[in-house]
Amino acid sequence: MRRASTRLATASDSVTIRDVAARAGVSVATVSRVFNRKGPIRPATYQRVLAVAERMRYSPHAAARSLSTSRTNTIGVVLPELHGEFFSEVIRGIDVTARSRGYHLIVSGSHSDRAEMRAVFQAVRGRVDGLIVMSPDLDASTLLADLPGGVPVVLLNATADGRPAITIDNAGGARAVTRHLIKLGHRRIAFICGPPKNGDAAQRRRGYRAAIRAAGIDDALEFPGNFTEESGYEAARRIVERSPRPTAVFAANDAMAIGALSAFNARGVRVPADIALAGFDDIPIARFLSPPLTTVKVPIAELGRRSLELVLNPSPRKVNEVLKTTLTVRQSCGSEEESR
Amino acid sequence: MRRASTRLATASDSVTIRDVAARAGVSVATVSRVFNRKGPIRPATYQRVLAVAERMRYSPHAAARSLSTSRTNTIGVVLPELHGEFFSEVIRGIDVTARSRGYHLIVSGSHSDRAEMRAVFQAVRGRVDGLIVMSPDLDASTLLADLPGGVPVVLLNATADGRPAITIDNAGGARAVTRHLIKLGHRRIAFICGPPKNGDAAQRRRGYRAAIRAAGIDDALEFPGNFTEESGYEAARRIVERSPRPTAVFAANDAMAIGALSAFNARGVRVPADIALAGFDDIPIARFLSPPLTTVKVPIAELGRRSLELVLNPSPRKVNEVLKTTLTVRQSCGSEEESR
DNA sequence: CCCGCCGCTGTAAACGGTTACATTCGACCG
DNA sequence: CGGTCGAATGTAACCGTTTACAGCGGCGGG
Repeated sequence: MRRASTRLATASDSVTIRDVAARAGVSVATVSRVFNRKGPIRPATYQRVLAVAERMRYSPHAAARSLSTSRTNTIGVVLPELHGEFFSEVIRGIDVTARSRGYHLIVSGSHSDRAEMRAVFQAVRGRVDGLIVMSPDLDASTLLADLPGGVPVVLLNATADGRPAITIDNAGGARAVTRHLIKLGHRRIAFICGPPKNGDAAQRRRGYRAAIRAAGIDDALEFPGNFTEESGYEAARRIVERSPRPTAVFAANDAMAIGALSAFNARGVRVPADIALAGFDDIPIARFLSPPLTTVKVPIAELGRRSLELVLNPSPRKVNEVLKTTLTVRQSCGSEEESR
Repeated sequence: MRRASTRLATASDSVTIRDVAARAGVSVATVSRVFNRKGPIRPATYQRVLAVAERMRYSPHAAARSLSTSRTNTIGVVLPELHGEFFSEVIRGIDVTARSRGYHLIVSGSHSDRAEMRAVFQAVRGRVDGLIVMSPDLDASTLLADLPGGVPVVLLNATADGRPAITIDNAGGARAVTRHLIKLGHRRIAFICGPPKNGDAAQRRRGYRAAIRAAGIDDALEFPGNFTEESGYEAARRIVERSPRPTAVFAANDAMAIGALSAFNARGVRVPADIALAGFDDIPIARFLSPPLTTVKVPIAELGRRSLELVLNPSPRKVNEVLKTTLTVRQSCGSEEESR
């Protein structure tokens, strides 16, 4: 169809398994077996085929292979967006394990609305062997209906009925930070929220509230935010104006903490001398901020690694794995003596 | 092979174009035409096929389609690594345009050595329609030999013989920053280098040196670095110890500038009061640092966008497109009066 | 000496689409 | 009213693999 019926090497045309077989004086089956290390092959034949293939610069056609084996050796990663260090780290975690397992990664971000997600799920058949889906903003179970059956799916930071999922201990981490601030003597602790419909954000707020209440502090000081630096900046602006001014701020993620830090500095409010600041995620640059940011370490790369492993061999056992978070104390909250 | 010869819908088995055709009472050709909007189809038929396909939850098998059309609607992105905001932004730029063009993205990072690259290039046949390669550390022309012919390739931040490439004006940007520092009165301007074999890094150093020399300053103060925050931190540590101490520091990228800023703060060296600091890239958080970082804006997302477009319709015309960089002055270098 | 078996290799049928070419069927025109 | 033409659809070859099954020597055992 695309090639003249007389099989003359059309120079630029790509070389197929048939070309290699002909040149090596064997059948296509033998060449296939050599490349897949299947079945018994006489060493001499093996070497010859390999040599010929090398010389002809043959490499197997992935799509043809997929069609025949119904395996693609690639897995799909769909994220709500690709912006920021958090997602960058997630992808990296998945990527390194994928490579070590011989898998490829097809990523796609910016899936805020349902229609987009649907389009993506339509395109998976014959393209990926499994899916890692991170969609904290949406009700996870509603979108599951859209994807074709038989595709293993692992949810990241979201749960849904029977689907395997990997989540992080958001509430526990948030409680730990808040308790840390309380232990330092703070009573007026502001919280910068994440996006309203974001599951992670909601759990972190839950942890914050629980710790606040357990300490007998009645009013939670919550400020809206949406996980971006800008929103953190804006929230901090409003926090400093508030009177009595909060003595500590806990941002629901590091990006917002960075924004807040920027706002504080711009207004001459010193951290931690004038106000304590904490974040969540422990993205790589957190320790390079000035002052280094006290935050909650979530094993981001590990998150990626585990999800890849789970999607490759879906275990019928534990369907929900929750990763521990750990409080990482640096200098942005000061120490006990210097807090009031 | 995988399915009993009697075509009985095995429930969980995926539905093929043949199943849809049978159910709709048409031939596979018609179904195919409906899905591809090819050829004349009677409206009634069109609707019926679509309805049946919808009801049966049919979606075309990507691999089969690729095999037949020899197009995958996927393009590959290979990066040296995935760490940090810079790469994150590049991917994002490519991703958004890819989606709008109906293309998928298969990414892979961590390709420092040649063998890894080779393995990747082996795997492209039948998997992608084109390749966007960013490999500043390696001699680009040497690795081109490895990939199969016929695959369009666009190089990012690297050039090689006849290959189309998109690069940024590194030298120009570096010259602009350095001149800016000189104009502010600085004479002892330190430069934190990038990785030794990195092309971008080399060009930035060239720009720095040119500006220094043009101003009649004879000795360039260069400190090693490798584009990581850590290396910037380390370099800054050595810079403050040097006497006479430099009055300004130009880091070859923002990540190192962040590291340097951290080191300065840890030692009580104030920026910009005690020392001026500038970076390169203008990654998103640069403006949220304290103080906001003066840097060189490179249109990262644009870089991704253009490369995607170029790989989709390779123009035989201009093979090397160089993107302008612009000096972005913030507060990390102070203003004229307060510098000495 | 014959037979069965085993190690190696070849033949050909899938996999699930696309599309060149053939076919059918009205409508329309001379 | 027969022929032509175009629109709508069907048939089947083909894309490049994998793999079940068949074939074919040679060898050892009975």
